[in-house]
Amino acid sequence: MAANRNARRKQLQNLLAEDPFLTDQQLAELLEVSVATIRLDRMALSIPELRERTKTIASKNYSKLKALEGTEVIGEIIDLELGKFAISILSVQDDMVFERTQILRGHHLFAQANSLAVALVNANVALTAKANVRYYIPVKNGDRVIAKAALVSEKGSRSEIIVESKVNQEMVFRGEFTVVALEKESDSN
Amino acid sequence: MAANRNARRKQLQNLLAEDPFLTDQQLAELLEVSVATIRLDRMALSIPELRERTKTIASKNYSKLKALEGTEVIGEIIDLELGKFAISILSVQDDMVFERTQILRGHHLFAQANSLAVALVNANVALTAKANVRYYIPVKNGDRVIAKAALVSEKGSRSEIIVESKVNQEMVFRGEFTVVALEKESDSN
DNA sequence: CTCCTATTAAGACCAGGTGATAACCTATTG
DNA sequence: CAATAGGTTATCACCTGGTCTTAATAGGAG
Repeated sequence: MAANRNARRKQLQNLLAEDPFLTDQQLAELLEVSVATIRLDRMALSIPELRERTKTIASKNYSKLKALEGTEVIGEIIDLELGKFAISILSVQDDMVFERTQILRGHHLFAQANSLAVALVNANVALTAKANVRYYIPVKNGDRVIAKAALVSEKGSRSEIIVESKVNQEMVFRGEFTVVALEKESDSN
Repeated sequence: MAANRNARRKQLQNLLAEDPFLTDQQLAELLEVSVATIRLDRMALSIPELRERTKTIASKNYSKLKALEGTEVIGEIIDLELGKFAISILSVQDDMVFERTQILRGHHLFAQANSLAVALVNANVALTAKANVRYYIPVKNGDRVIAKAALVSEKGSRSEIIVESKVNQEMVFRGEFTVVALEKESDSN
């Protein structure tokens, strides 16, 4: 009897993990119990109501997406002198790592370095043309990666930039980027 | 008079662009008009109600975050033979491009290629050690990028993989990746 | 002064809940 | 067998943040 109930509650959790946008009504139908029971179960499991769940997902992801993909630079720029050097910090979050190993996926280090290199170039529009990168030490969940980019040469519209990324003073990543300026810094309307 | 109204509506749009989680009540206070007016304005601008906005953000980002950052592979794998080759498709979305130029940020191509290379390796845990990449043609918003990865050599735990990415049969990106297997495919618990 | 536009207010309704109370099975236990 | 307890369900009042409709009001422009 109580076994029934516990099984149902597990199912409820699974259902909501798959699709957090189910109403009590829908859950009641899926689990073949009354809405009242679903409410009690939610209370017991301290699962908030649909609107709260929706709101949480929305606001959590809103800021995350804005911070992660919506901006021009991955990581937070803490120092920048156009055409000379730039520094950014990236805090490694849960969703950037391999689930099994909690090791940062390589492309995030690349993204941080690449976007920093592009930001460094003194041009309105700059694109990456070439990159050689090397990963030295795996970066783990929770680490703070400090990337330093330096312009090493500039021939016409092509800039060579070296980015070194460190965690606790140890170099974890190094990249050489060739960035091409498409539009020189002239009219920045 | 109508100028007043249009100015207010612009403001309303700006407010919601900054914070889409404002209720009509809050908007009314901020703009110093009645709630009724806010409703009319929303109707005129066809801005949905708070809950709809929240829902949209939540579900859009839910799938997006899951698809973009939460998975092991960036892009959708459409063919894979472990240790031989792999193919994936990436559809370029609004949030992956530079706003000014609508050109895909370089790290997305890298991410697609890198994660495909890692997926290709016949090991439980594999990490990127080195990558040399080249960007040939800018990829634009709406493009579908097809990446083909092929294993070219394998010495001990180090695999060399070449990834070529094309849009409309034209090569836009090419990368050589060295991937290191940390844990051989033996016990896949 | 009158007309017109913009604004506001008022009332009924809706979804998706919360919270409390009471009724109802069913299964065991004295 | 009846009493009791555990789990389930029904019912009712209430809440937020809206919807839609209708009506009243304010403030110029002609």
